[in-house]
Amino acid sequence: MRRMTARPANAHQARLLRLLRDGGPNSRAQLGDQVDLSRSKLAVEVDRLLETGLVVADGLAASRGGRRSHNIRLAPGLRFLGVDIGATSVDVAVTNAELEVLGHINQPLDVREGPVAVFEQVLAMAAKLKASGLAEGFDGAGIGVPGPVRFPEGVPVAPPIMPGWDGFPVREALSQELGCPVMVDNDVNLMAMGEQHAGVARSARDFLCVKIGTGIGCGIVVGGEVYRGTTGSAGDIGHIQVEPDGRQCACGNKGCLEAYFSGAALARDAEEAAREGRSDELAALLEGAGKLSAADVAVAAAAGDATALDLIREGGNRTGQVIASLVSFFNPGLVVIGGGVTGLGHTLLAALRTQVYRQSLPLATGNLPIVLGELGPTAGVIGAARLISDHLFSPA
Amino acid sequence: MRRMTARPANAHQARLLRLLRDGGPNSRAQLGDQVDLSRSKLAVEVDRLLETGLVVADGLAASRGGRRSHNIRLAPGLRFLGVDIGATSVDVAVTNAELEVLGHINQPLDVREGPVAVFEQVLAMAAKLKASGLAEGFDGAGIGVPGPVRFPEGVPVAPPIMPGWDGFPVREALSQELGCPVMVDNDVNLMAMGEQHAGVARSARDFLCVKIGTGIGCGIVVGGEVYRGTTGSAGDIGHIQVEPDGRQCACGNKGCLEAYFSGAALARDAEEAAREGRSDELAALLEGAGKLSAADVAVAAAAGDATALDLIREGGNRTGQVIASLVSFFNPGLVVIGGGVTGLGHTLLAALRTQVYRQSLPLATGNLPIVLGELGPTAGVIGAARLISDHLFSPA
DNA sequence: GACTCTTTGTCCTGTGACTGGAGAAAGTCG
DNA sequence: CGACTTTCTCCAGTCACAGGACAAAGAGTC
Repeated sequence: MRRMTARPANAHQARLLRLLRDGGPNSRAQLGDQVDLSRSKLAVEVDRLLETGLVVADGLAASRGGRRSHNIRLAPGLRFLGVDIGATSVDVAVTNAELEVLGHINQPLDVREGPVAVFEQVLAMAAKLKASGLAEGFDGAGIGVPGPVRFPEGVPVAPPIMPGWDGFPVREALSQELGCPVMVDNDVNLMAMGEQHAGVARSARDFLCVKIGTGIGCGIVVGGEVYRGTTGSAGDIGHIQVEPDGRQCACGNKGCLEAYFSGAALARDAEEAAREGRSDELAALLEGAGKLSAADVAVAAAAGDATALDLIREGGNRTGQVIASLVSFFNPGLVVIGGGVTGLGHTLLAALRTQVYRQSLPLATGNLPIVLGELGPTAGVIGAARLISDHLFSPA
Repeated sequence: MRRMTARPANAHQARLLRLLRDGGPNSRAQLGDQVDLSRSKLAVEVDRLLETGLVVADGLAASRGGRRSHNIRLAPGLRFLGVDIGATSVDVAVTNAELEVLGHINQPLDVREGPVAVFEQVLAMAAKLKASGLAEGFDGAGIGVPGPVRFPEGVPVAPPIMPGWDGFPVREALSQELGCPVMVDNDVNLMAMGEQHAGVARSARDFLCVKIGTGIGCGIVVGGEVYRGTTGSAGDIGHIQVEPDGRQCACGNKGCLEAYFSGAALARDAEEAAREGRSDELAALLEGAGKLSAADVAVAAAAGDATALDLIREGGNRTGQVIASLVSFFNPGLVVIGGGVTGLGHTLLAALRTQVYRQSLPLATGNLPIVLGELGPTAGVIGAARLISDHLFSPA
């Protein structure tokens, strides 16, 4: 199949494509209700879109008491590739034009091996998805990386946990390899976009999306648009200082939030507690696996282990203090918690909420939901697909 | 003179009005270079604006080698009223349509006396400016208040330092009294708009404006637009906790930034130091006046008083920690420091910079200027005039 | 089955927005 | 005084768009 070549010729067409993406198949009449255009003008633009092949008219809908309508939908063969590169694993998924996940693979990975090795793996995963018959090719790809990105160029800049990636032209290189348009963004921003598109943040305009995985980051959405900051490092809250002259952090500073709470810090603290004999539960888990992860702490906590619960509560308190500051500053309408440690579930959430509701002003917290993301690991890949579709579904 | 009755009929006219406001008088040809319109269309819109009386053509500019151009400018009789209500004083100014301050009055005030008493005073000040011949009437007024505002309605909500104002319909009441359109906003947001219009932030798109006066607040500008948050309390950083279980704050919580550094806290600490005999300089000032203010600390510091310098440094360090967090989170392109305590000058700035540059990631601080505002007390009133002119110079 | 009513989609014409060229007006410069 | 520039105006042609008329295709009613 020939890949998507055309782009919307004007803002009307872009609008229509996004409506079809977000609302599924629609008749011309239904589309007309959602855009501020006359039926005639709308028909013209729909016809032009049909000519380009971006949308198709297939079949007739059931009558609602009158003439049956044509189903207008995005071309069913369109495929987007969503890639979410984490510090220790990578998610690759294929979606259709409506951003529904058709296939999804997760594999372990060490991002420090550098872009060449990582992309080899990612391309192999993409090829696997293609081979399974889910896609004959990709019309676009969105890539998430765990660090700041100069967004317009799609190039990571000074990423602390992936030093070999600094300045690597991710967008250009992958665009060449995949033979389709590519957009690159911070993984946290993609999670925010994913939850906004298909998750808990569907109706939110100004919200924060805190991702606690190997590190901690925060996606910022202002007026429905991701805010990336002047140099692309906005939301980098992992290195906010929570303890003057505190624990040494990998970034070189002392007392960073990430040094106290994150997947990595939690695993380290749990191992220490196990070795020091403060928790039989954790010691048993350590015995079995040789090392511990945040998931092990979740298991121990679920079994009622007091030490594990304490670790979670303490980390949640620290993180909650930072979030409380951000809530005072940013006054969001919603805070979404996501990332690997969401397995810690209600214990974590309770600690976060306590801190935020206690420390921020009532006006800012009065009607502020703090909730877990509902998409889990698919948030990132859906966000990635959304990123590239937003790009492709806008006037050239 | 009849007041401004017309409003721009479309986006083109609004654009032209703002160009004339920000760039001063212009010929049709110069305007044509700045908007994406043909000369013919431009001429039509300019003619329509001339008909409404919003702009006038007065005189011919010097020739630049050809036919002399007509000077198109905003109607010279247009007058905006800018009001900046602080906790302990109020600024009222008149500007022309280009937002140049024609007259400016400052008076002490206690905002806790409530809206009725305050507006009586403000209206008297406005009348005084009118009586001095600067204005025959006002075409619009912008009002800044020291607390959160539900922006669309122009109503303060749950303002901690001015409880009597909660829910008072400021916009409606003043619009009635003044007989012109009124817009209301937080005083910190107005300062940010002022510095953006005519001060250090002229070319900044994403920046923070930290105002340290009786309290501490922060104006947030995203993409050139003020961000107000979900309930209008964005930027309320005075009650971020900087010390767990720390000093009691007026808001009811403990350890808030404002409890450690602000005009009020600084005055209190200085008085304490004077009474405890830790500073002869401050003791002498206290002797003379019976009480101390932030300005007294500035005087003592300028005279080399070690205790005063320490107070400033310590407060600057605390505030710098918070700003460092915000810089990591928001990644601004500029941080402006303003408000009453800017008299503390370089000592304060040095403390702030040290903290921010040490604690935030290099990517976020690499090219980040942290500077004092250059407009001083006029920032607020210029911002207020800008607020209402933005409103009036937009399509109805 | 004839009739009316509803819904959907197409066609056509009139209007207003806009562009770009021609040219007039008003100046400078050699 | 002519050549050239810059500014501004006028005009005709093009394009976007709205809205009405109408055709197509169905449901419901008697």
